[in-house]
Order: sequence, then structure tokens, then C-alpha cells
Amino acid sequence: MSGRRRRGEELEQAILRAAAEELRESGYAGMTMDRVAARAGTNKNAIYRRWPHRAALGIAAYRHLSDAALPNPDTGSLRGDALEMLRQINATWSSPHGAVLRDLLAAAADEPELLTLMRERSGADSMDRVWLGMLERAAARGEAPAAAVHHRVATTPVMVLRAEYAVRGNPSVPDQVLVEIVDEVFLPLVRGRG
Amino acid sequence: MSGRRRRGEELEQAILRAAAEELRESGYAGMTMDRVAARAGTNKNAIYRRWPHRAALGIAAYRHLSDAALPNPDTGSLRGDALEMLRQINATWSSPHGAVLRDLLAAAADEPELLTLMRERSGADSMDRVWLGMLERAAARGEAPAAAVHHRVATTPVMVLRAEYAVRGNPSVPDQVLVEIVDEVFLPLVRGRG
DNA sequence: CGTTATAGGGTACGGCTCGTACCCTAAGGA
DNA sequence: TCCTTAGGGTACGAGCCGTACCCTATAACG
Repeated sequence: MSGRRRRGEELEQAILRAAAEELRESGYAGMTMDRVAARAGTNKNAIYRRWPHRAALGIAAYRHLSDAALPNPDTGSLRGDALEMLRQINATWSSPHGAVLRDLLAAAADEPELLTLMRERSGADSMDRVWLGMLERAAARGEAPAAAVHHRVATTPVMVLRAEYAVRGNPSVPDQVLVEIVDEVFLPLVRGRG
Repeated sequence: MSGRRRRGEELEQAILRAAAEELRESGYAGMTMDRVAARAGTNKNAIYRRWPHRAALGIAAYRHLSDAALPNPDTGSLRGDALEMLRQINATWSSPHGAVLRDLLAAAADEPELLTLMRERSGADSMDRVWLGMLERAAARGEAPAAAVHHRVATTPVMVLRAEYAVRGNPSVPDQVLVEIVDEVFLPLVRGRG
């Protein structure tokens, strides 16, 4: 029927695109190999020749649709930086991207191999570095004690936000909560390390 | 063969016990309806007459095997209380119980109905109250400012610990990390709210 | 320009699981 | 004693994963 027969890179991209769309529409549970193959206009052979598992395809599809550029706000105040950072993260996790990511993380809880793949892909390390940079700038401005430039301080806000997602089922958090995390936890913590 | 035929409560308990054992041995993914039925010495009819989904059975089985008595340490110092609390939680989550719970939580990420069931069963609220009680005692001793008796302060240590599980794949955290959470995050945070 | 190894396409299948349907029989109350 | 109820046995449809097989388009290579 179709005159052309796609090969190599072109076919691979088509499969990834199809898988990403399935992920977005139906989540990881709904991302069936047959449906991906059908949507890509190919068959499962071409998929299994490239990825060993369904899960591997899921991860590849996710990274295909998401090249999350990490935000790095510099508003001039520690409070402004932190709040902006949390707002960006909240927006990302509430987006369809975030839904796919959370779904994949949940599904990968069984398979440790995938979990590590996801983790190294999630950019947790660079996230830390951004927060540490914020703290360093604040310390240089005299806005925070030098002892506040610390790994645990840097990771706490995001961890609290993430836990907030877990407590609510809803992955989106009202802005008021973000303000609360900054004013009631992050800034007191920074002050308390004088 | 078996002369007796179990009914009602007796059969229900047998099914729950079988499901709980399957959960413990093979996780939620391995808890097959057929296997539960076989292990309980019955068939799927008896199960589906009681629980509509596999997931509902999973939750029922979990709550059947876990009636987690909430710890409530009172060591005389805020640091001691917090550390003891984190140690207890860490032990619980590292145990087979915890493995089952984490597995269920992951599996329930898709089905919001189950997620709420799990949440209301997890006792997050009473956890908060225990931490608030610790803070109140510390404030009464003059060990902490009154402003530290605050919901966000109370929930932060457990949230950080939980996030620590997510960062490592491993659900068990070395004791040193618990000490770090208390000394580098919790106590500075309490101090910072003066 | 012809030949040949490679990779896609089509299709079918085995194995597993969920959830349902039937039919028969033990249990226990009326 | 009879009769409603609930268990037991079994089979089945449907969906999915991962594999196998066979045929053909494609591209590299002589």
C-alpha cells in the first residue's frame, strides 16, 4: 500500500512519537505495544528489535518528549528565587509532562533497573546545584549565613513539595502552599543555621 | 475431599491471609487472583463475591496484616524524640510491611479511588499530631520557640525522609542520614522560627 | 547494473492474567 | 425435611506481552 517503507532513524522517530502520544493520552498502563505499533504504522517486530521491554520503550518515549530545561531564577532575593523555583517546578509537574513522568515513576517502582534509569534522567543532581547556587548568591549578598549553603537545605523545599503531591492525590498545588513552604520552612531553616 | 466447607467470616479470613502472604512474597504485581484462590483453597468466585477488583483485595489484605501502632517517643529532649521517631519510621518502611505498602502505593498511582483509600488508611493525620505533640512538649520545656509548633514544621522531617527513599531506590536509609535530617534540617528549622 | 544481506511488514501464537458465566453441591435456617 | 444461599469446579472471552516465521522492500556492495 504505502509506497515508501521507512527504515532506521526515521522509523525509530515515528515509533517514539507514537509511544509518546500514547503515554500522554492513556498513561503508561495504556501504552500497549500493539497500539504503539499500530499508531506508528508498523508492527511489534520493529519495536522489539530496538527496545527489550515495554518499560524501556516507555522511558525512551518520555525522554523523547521531555528535555526539561532546568529553570534557574535570579530575582535578587532569596525569597523570590525560591518561590519562583517552586512555581516552575509545580507548573512542570502539573503539566501533561509531569503526569507522564509520575506515571512512569509509579510503574517503574517494581523494576529497579528502570528506576535508576529514571533517576539519572530526572536531573536531581542539577536541581541540587541550582538551589545551592541560589543559597550561595544569598550568602554573598549577606542575606543568609554561610552555614546555610548546605546540601540538606538545598534539597528540602523540593522534597517538601514532592511530599505535598503525595499527600494530596492531585499533582497540582495551590500557590499559597508554595508560599508557605518558602516562608514557613525554607527561610526559617536558612535563618536557623546562623 | 475436605469434608468441611468454609463459609462467611472463616472463608473471608482465609482469603485475606492468603492474599497477605502473596503480597509479602511476590509483591502486588505477583498477587494473582488465581494464586490467592489456590492458596486459600477456594476459587475466584468467593473472592469476587467480596471484592470487586484485584486492587481492592490488595488493600484489604494490606490492612489485614498491618495495624501499625504509631510510635510516640518521649525521651525528654526534642532531638531525642525526633531521632527516635525517624528511626521507628525508618524501621517500619524497611520492613516487609513497608515493602508491601510502597508496592501498593506505586500500583495505586493509576487508580485514584485506591489512592484515597490508601491515604486515609496510612494514618498521616495522626502522624502529624504526634510530631506536634513533640513540639509542644519542647516548647513547654523552653527548648523551642512557641512559633515552632506549626503544621509545616511537624511534617517536614517525615517528608524529607520519604523523599530520601525516593532518591535512593533503597527504602532503608542509614542511621547517619536520620541524624542529619534532625541536626541539619529539623533543629535549625525549629530554631529559625524564633 | 545485478546480487545479496538486512530490516520492515504481516500475522499468528503461547502464556499469562483479569473478570465473568454456569452448573453442581454443601450448609444451615425455616 | 425442604429450600435458599454461598462455595467449589471449571471453562471461557478478552487483553496483553513477548516470540516466531515467512515474505518483501531497501540499500549496500560487487
